[in-house]
Amino acid sequence: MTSSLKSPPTSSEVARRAGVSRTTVSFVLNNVRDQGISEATREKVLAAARDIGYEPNAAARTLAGGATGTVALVIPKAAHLYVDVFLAQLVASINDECHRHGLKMLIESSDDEGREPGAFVDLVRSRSIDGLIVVNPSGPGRQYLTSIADAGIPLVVFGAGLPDMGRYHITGNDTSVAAKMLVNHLVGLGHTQIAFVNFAQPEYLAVNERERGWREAMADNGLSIDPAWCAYADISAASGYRATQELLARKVPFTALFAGNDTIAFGAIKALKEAGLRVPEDIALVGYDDIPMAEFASPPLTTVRTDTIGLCRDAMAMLLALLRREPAPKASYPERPVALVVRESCGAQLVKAKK
Amino acid sequence: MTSSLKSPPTSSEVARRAGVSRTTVSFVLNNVRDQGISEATREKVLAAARDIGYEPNAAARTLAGGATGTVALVIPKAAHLYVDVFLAQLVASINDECHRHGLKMLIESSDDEGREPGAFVDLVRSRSIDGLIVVNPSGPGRQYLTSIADAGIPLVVFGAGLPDMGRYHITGNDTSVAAKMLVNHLVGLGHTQIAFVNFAQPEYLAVNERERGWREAMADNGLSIDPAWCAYADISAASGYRATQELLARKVPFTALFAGNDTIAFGAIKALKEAGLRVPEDIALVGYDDIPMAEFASPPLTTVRTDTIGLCRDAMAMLLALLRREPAPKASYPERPVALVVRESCGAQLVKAKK
DNA sequence: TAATTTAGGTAACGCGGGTTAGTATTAGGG
DNA sequence: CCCTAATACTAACCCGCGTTACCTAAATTA
Repeated sequence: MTSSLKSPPTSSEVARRAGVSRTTVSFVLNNVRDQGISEATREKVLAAARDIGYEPNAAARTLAGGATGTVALVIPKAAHLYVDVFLAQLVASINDECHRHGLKMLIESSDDEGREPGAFVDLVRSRSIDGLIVVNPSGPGRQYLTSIADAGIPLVVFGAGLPDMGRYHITGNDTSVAAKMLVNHLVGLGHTQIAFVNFAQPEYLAVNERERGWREAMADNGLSIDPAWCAYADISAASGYRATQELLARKVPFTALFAGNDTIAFGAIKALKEAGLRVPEDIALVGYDDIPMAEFASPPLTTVRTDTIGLCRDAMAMLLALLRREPAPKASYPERPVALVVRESCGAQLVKAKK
Repeated sequence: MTSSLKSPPTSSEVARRAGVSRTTVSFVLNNVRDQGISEATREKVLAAARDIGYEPNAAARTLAGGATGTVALVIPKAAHLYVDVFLAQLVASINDECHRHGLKMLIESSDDEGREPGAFVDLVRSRSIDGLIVVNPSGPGRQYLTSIADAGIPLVVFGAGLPDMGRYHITGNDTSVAAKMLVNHLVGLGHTQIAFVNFAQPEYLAVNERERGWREAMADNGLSIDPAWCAYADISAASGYRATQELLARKVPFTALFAGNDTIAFGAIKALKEAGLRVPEDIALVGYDDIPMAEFASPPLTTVRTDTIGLCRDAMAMLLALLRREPAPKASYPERPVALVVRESCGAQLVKAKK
């Protein structure tokens, strides 16, 4: 190809080389049928375009009434990317999905400090994107979703159980289900005093789901909960460390700990060990997410694995349907299978050995 | 604001409401001076724009000769995001930097399977972006950089020591320096047999830098290297686990292990423990990157911390200069300070205790 | 007073490509 | 042989905005 990146060729140049009009070029390249383009002309145009390495100008194409071919992925904070492995998996998967479908992907954040929370709305207002996926919108950024959804802009909300869920197209698992699995597993191993470290402050809605699972599972098993068994961290290991120390400082005994996510579990392990407690002999521990490192904790973490890629595919399928203006299941909540991954931190091996 | 997201207002509407021409609106909103716009008119226009919530159409603005206000961040593979914490930190930092400077950021990958490697070049050819930052281009995607740089497209390469470095604007630290720090630290603790698990196959150039640091530091200390001390992993913990097992299987004794990055170190710990070796008593271990979890390994990792945010700021500053067509230091290699973080995995405490 | 500046503003073009409403040219039907 | 109907293509408009060239009226200067 003779294409110069400096000043890319235009469709007029293709037309000139092919000896046809620009209109014809457009028809050929966009595969518009019923315009009676002869096979010979078609070939000529394609050859000319190939020869000079023609690539349509994105802005022009967008302006002419087309779409941008771009979607935005809105995450709470960019910094969460390296502390929340689940989020990183999600971003990577959505990115792959976008590319698979020929879409460009912008990254935006809904609640980064020093940035007005509704910054991502400007992407819609400036028509920079065709649609968006918003991940766990919990902070002030949430309020902007309504207007976007009402305007009919393709919008898929990932994960969080919002109070006004009915308004949005939602993808994600009900994490309370998986939380129950974990608690039931611990109860099955004989535990009755199960503490919980949540992965964010209670005002975050996604958080409540997991906590609800814990509470309900305890109740289902006829176990009561001591309020002192619940502590709040953020998603980081450091916060999990602090929260666990806090839990221990309360001197209310417990024999098992449900960490809100695997990263927190790493912090919990450190806090427990420092307190002279062995995992799992003295305290059984379970995490959530099955991040790649979970297997490499000491001891390896018992946790729960979500089909992240599947969920992302669901989200993308929904978004694509909306982009095509096809009917998409409103407020659908396709449940993806969740697998309990039993490793050593819960002490299942110990219990088995005893028997 | 009365703005409808459905069909956003245009500058014509602002003009009509303000009772002026569209030209005047453009002048006011773009702050064009020397066009003799009276303060009164100015206010009228601004008020009208505010009232109807006007936001310029991005495509139109781009087409009219402006820029896209978008840059691409090109990483090797999207999936690396959740396995390479350093990369995640980088993506988050660059994203923040972009937003701070009012730029949108696209994520692309240069070497994802099932995607032709030069896909990111199309972003340039379709004029979808104003410039790009390419992270550690090592695979086949690398060959496309030349044409982009030659065309004068703002391009900053992050990190990798490329063979044709002189052609690009580069940001990053020479990781061989930090690698030497780590090796020297181990030697200082009395080790002479230091093995190394690299974080990618040797054909990846960025890798060689770290390995070179190891080799040179050993030589500097008058120590020879047994070829059996070097194994290759990829960036994941699982691969570090396998590579360490491989190392052990060779039965060539070593007393210390330099893991190419912290994630690998987690895998190494597991492999060593399973082999009945204690860390650091039997094998001293060091990592690289100081990821947030490094502190929560068992034992906590001795590692090296790079000023990632600083590096990202450098990269962004370079890119901004290029975007503004200002002179930027070609092939500059601003060194950011690197800090040795001593924790328990290297056994420094043990050595001290003995004394 | 005529000639020039300056303030204040606008008409009109172009960016590149999608698309509608045509125009020639040939083929088929009566 | 004339008239319709495809066939194969194109002129021209539009998307929304930046920008250049031009215009008018008032203020200043010669």
